[in-house]
Amino acid sequence: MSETPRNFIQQIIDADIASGKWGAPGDRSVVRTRFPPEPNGYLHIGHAKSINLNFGLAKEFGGKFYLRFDDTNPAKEEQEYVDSITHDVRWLGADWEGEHGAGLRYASNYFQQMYDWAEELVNKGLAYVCDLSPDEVSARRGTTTAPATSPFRDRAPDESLRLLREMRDGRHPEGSHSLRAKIDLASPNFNLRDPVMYRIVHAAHHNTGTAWHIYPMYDWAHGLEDSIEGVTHSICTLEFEDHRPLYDWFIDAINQGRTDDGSGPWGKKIHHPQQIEFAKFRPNYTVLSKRNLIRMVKDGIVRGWDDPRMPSIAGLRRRGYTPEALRDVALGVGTTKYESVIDLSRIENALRDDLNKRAPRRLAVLRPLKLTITNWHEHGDDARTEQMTLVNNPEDPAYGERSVPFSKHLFIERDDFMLDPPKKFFRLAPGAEVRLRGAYWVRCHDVVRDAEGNVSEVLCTYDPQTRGGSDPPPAPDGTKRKVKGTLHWVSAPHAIATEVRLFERLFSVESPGEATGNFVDDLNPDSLEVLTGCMLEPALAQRTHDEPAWPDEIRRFQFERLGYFCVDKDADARFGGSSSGNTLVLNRSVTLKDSFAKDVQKA
RNA sequence: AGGGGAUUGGUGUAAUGGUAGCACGACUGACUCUGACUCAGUUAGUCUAGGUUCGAAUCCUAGAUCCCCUGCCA
Repeated sequence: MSETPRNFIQQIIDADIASGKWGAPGDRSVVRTRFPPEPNGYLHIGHAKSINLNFGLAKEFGGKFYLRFDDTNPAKEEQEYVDSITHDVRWLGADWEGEHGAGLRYASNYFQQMYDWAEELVNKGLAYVCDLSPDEVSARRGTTTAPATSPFRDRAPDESLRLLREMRDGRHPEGSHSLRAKIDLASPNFNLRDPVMYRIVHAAHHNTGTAWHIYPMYDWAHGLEDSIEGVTHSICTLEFEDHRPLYDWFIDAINQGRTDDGSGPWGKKIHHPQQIEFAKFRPNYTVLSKRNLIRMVKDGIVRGWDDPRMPSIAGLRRRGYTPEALRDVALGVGTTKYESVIDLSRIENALRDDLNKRAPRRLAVLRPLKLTITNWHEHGDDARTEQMTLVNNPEDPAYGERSVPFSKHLFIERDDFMLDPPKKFFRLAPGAEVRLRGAYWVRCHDVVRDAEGNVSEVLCTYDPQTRGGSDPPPAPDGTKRKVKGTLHWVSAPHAIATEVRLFERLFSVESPGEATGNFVDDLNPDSLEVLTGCMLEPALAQRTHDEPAWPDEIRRFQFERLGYFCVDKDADARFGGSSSGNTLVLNRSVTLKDSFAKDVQKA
C-alpha cells in the first residue's frame, strides 16, 4: 500500500475493489466518477476541489471520469454556462471520457429513459400525480410531529398514468400537477415526505428545445443519471447527506420486481451507485455562494465573472493562477467530512510554490524613482549603454539567460530609497552602497528635490570593478567591501511604460456578511489599485507587436523582489490590431513573501 | 423542536484499541547577487465529564459546540 495517507473516500474505494463490489475483485478500472454541474453559473475554486477530487480518483484507479451537465431545470440554465464550464474544466486539466470535447454528457439526454422509469413507478403504485399547487404542498408539508398530507395519494395508477402523459404532452399549466413519489408522509426526514419527481415547466431547454413540458427534479434524476453512466462512486457535498435515503429509494423502487437476469415482468436490475458526501471547500476572506457571486457581477462590485479578484475559475485564471497550484491546494487540504476553513494564504502559497519553479524572472519598477550615475562618463561617454546578462530563472538553468541594457539613467523602486532610514534598512540611502541586480554597485552621494521638497532623483556613483553585480576585489590590506542590499532597476531610456493592476483580498473580514448579514458591508475598499507609468525591462515587450495573443506559457513572470505577474487580457485586446503603442497591462497574481515588510509592520 | 452530520496544535490533515505524526503558519538561526527560494531548529493539539481496558483520539454513556434539512432549485 501507498505510504501517503488515504482519505476516507479512497479507503471506501479500496475496500470496494478488494471485495469486488463493482466487478472482479482487484479490478481497479471499474471506478467511475463524475463532475455534475448545473449550467446556471460560473465555476469557482470550490468546484475546482470537486473536479480535482473526482478526476484524481478516476485517474488514480485507472477508471473513468465524466463531465455531465445536470441540466434538469430549463428555467435557470443557459448555453453560455455550458461553454464556460466546459472551458474551465478542461483548463483545470480534468480530461473527461471522450475525445477532444466530445463525450460531454447531459442529464437531458436521458429524459426519455427517466420518464419511462417514472411510468414504471406509477404502474408499481410507487408514484402518483398530485393536483396540489406548490403553495398547497408547502402548506401541507406538516411539522416534525405532524405528517404531511395529500388528498391524491391514493389515486389509481391508471388515472395517474393518464394525467402524467397529459402533463408530458403539455396539456396542463405550470403548477397544476406534479408527479410525486409515494414514500412516507410522516418521515422525520422531510425529503422523504412524498417528494416531487416531475414538475410542469413550459420553457425551452438549451439542449432538448421544446420537446418536454415536464422536467425531472434533482433527487429523481441524479441517481438515475449516475446509474445510466455506470458511475460507481457518486461524490457530492455534505448538504446532500439527508438526500441519500431518497437517492437509494428511487433506484430501489425501479429495481423492485426486477431481477439480475432480466426474467420477470420488469426486466433487469439497474446499476446502483454509491453516494458519498464530503465537505465543501471554504476559503476565508471571500464568498462562494452563487447568489453572492452573481450579485457582485450584476451590481458592478467587480468587473465581471473573470475579474481577477473573483474566486471564480475564470477570475483566478485571469489573475495568473495555474491549474497546478489549484490542484496542489485541493490535494493539500484533503478530503474529509469536516467543514474546515482554508486560509487564503494557503492558496497564495501554492501559487508561489508553483510559479517560483516556472516563472521567468524580469526586472520591473512599479513606482519609479530616477537614479542617475554621475560618474558614468569617467569610463566612456554619457550615452553609453552596456548589456548585462541575467539568468531567467535561478531555480532552473534550462530557462537560460537574457541581456538587459544598463545606462546612466535608471529607475529604482521608490520604496528602495529613504533619506533617513531606520536600522536594518538594507537599501539605498544617502552615503549607502547597494548592488543593482546583475549590474553594478552604486553609492548615493546626493539627491535632487522637487518643488515640494520631495526626493525626485537619486545621484550615485558606480564602481566599474563590480560589473555584473560581482564583489569588487579586496582592498590592498585584504578587507572586503560588502553590501547588504540588492535592488531591482530598469534603464530609463530603454524602459517600457506599462499599467499594472494590484489586487488585495476582496473582503476585509474572514467571513463576509457574518456580522452584518450583508457581505457588501465587508468589502475591502482597496482591493484594486491601478498603477500607471510602471517601468519594465525591454525583454517584456519583445513580442507585443507581432504576437498579440501571447501563448499561455510565457504570460507569467516573476518581477524580482516584487511578486508574480501575468499579462492581462486587456493587453491582448490593445494589440489586436495595428497598435503602435507599447502599453502592456499586467496583473499582480501574488506578491513575494516579504519578511522586511512584516518586521516593519510589527515595529 | 424533530431528522442528518461533524469536532485532533494558529490552520489543514494522519493515526481505524498499542510511541499522537505530517504539512502550512509562527518564531530562531544558516545560506543567499531577489529581505524571495533553500536548509536546520523551536513552538503548539485529541471539545467536556464519566466509564470499559494492562492500555482509549479510537469503544460505551451523558453533555457541549458548530454545520445542513421543512423549493414544483441543484
